[in-house]
Amino acid sequence: MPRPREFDTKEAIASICDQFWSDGYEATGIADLESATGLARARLYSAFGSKQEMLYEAIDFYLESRINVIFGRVDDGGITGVANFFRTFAGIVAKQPERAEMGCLVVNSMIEFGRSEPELVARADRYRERVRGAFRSALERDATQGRLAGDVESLADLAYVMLMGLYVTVKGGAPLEEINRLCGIAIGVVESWRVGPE
Amino acid sequence: MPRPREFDTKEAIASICDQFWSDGYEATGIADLESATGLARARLYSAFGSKQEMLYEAIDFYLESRINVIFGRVDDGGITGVANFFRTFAGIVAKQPERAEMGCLVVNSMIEFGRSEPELVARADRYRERVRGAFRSALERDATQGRLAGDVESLADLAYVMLMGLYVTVKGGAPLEEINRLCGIAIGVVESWRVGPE
DNA sequence: ATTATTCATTACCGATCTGTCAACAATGGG
DNA sequence: CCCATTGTTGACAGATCGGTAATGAATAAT
Repeated sequence: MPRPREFDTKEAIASICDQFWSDGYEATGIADLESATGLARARLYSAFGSKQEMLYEAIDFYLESRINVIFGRVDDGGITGVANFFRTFAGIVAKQPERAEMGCLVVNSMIEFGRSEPELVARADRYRERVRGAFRSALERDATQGRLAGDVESLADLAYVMLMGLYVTVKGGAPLEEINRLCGIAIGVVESWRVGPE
Repeated sequence: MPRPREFDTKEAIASICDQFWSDGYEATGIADLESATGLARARLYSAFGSKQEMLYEAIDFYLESRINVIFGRVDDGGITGVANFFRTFAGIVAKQPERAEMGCLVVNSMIEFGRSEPELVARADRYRERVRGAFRSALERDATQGRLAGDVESLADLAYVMLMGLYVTVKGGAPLEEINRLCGIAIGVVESWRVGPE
């Protein structure tokens, strides 16, 4: 058996993920990844092979960790769960602006690369399915009780589209009051899906 | 009087705009701008000063030319005008996919730089105001006739958010059928704002 | 203890990046 | 015609980019 690696790969990927998330792929140099992880470049390359591969791993990490944290509470929360998700979103924008302005790693990467990289397109597909799936399963509950005005899939899609619009706007540095207004509108839309007495 | 410049600055900016629009800022090298404009690098630098300045001018050009083309028909079209805008959007995605996948230059730049560059944040502000303004003035017509279910500003904001969500999704390389579905949902939302007989 | 294997470290590579400089060309005014 | 001013040109500079080769250290099986 050979010499064991002295650092935790997952930990490194988490740091790399943060770096790409906050600065983007092109704007991030290997030197940035070195200081983010505390590892020399050759160590990163021996572990991951290339900068692109590091991004792929970072997105995979993001998909399996962050996304679950973000959407975990939505899953069986019904209409209220979806609305609360947007309320939480507004709260993060207000209280952790630096964090909010990082936007979403997948969205950022989608914009940076477009459909030029199949590896990223596939992950973007998974991301959308994940987000829409969370909204769908939340709405399913109310739908089976006849409390949902509309079909689950369409409303989940609409929630997804609104969320993407918010991500872009926040990342673009829109003033807080404008973002709050937009979040309020999204919440109003979601609440309007309710049928019957609360 | 000195020697006159042998190329049209506006024309050069238009080409530069296209280049940044399709490939993004970081991914575009000066060499790309040379072949896009047909001008040697020193000519570009003597005319515009720096790569950043070229982006600023490109966005200004985009704001004053492209945007008007895109949103020109919306301005006084009422609810129908807004709905038709989304129909046109879906049509472009279907018939000119390469074009559609370029997304929006301002949105792309917003994501690439975040709020790190005040010059860009200001232009992003103008962009949002332009888009929301177009939707507002379209809806105003129906509102004054009591044909609008909701207040103009909120519905214009919602249209804006949905559009941003669509831009991101298209740019991310989502399959055509998915985009068509999302566009259909947006159109349905807009149409639902109608009050009274058609 | 020796050895095979992998990890860690340092220095470095060629390519590419943005930006510039010096020499030359072209213009209009004196 | 000469001059001042600006545009054009091609080569080049300095920095940074992603990526790698070589050497030495650490491990576990033999």
